[in-house]
Amino acid sequence: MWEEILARYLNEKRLKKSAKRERIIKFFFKVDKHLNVDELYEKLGKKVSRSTIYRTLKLLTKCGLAIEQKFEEKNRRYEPAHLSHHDHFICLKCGEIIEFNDKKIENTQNKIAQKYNFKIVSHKLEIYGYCEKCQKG
Amino acid sequence: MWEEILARYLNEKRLKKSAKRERIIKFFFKVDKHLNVDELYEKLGKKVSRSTIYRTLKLLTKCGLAIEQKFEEKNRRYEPAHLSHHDHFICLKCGEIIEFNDKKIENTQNKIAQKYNFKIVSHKLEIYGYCEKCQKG
DNA sequence: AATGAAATTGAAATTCATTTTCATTATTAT
DNA sequence: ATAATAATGAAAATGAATTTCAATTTCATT
Ligand SMILES: [Mn+2]
Ligand SMILES: [Mn+2]
Ligand SMILES: [Zn+2]
Ligand SMILES: [Zn+2]
Repeated sequence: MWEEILARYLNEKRLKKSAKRERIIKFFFKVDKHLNVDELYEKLGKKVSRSTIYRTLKLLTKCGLAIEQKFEEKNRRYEPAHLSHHDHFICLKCGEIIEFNDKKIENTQNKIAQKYNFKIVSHKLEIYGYCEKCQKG
Repeated sequence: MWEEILARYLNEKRLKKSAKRERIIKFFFKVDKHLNVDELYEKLGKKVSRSTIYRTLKLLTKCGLAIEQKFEEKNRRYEPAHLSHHDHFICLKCGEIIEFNDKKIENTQNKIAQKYNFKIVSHKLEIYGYCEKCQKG
């Protein structure tokens, strides 16, 4: 539960609660997508400054509740980290991001790593192309 | 051969030859690694401005001779495109970049894409961790 | 070789996302 | 209520990449 993790983190770091921050975070978890700062800014009715959004997302990342994604765009996206590991399809037309997780790929990665004596810490697989809708349209 | 491709491109676009550009490009292909603008600037003895290096790498990318890579760093890297498709191991300690290509991974990607009715255009697999040397050190 | 149109260059200016600063406001422990 | 400290937003700063522009170079045509 993100509420507890957040509460613990704030307490630990002697940070204070604030309405703005809560609004951002609640919304972020409700929407539960890959969002960038501007999208949050717009969807929150421009009631919270970008600075605060940036700061809040950094904070969530630090306490492990969000993951920074850098797809092939100018700006970052963030996604809630409550989901298990997965990789992404990214539609080049509509920008939709589809998540998937495949055991075989993960296993194969581990095998190759072994072959190269490479110790894996993390990985990132992004597949760019066209989603079902956009192939038709 | 990159020389011909480049020559054809310059001719086609009515661009002129220049010593600076040639120096950059020759060096780029000689080194044959994943370089960023600053590394090129330094290794070329600061004899060519960063602007020109940026422009030259853009040009190479446009004519298909270089590939822009955006690993998890602040700045871009470029690599010669004469190699066939491959993915990367990236060492978190020494920064070494190891290339690999695995049929099984590529096949599996295609299968998953089919399952999601996703039409693949390109993909990017980056595996972060520690290279053989850095595990020991 | 000389000319001139067009491309190239480097330095400085600009852009754009993100971070930082700082003065003001809000929160919290006492 | 007070004091200490965190949170906030606006503006400034940062940094990579791009663009601008005046000066230089290239090259086709004389
Ligand atoms: Mn995701
Ligand atoms: Mn490579
Ligand atoms: Zn789409
Ligand atoms: Zn290493």
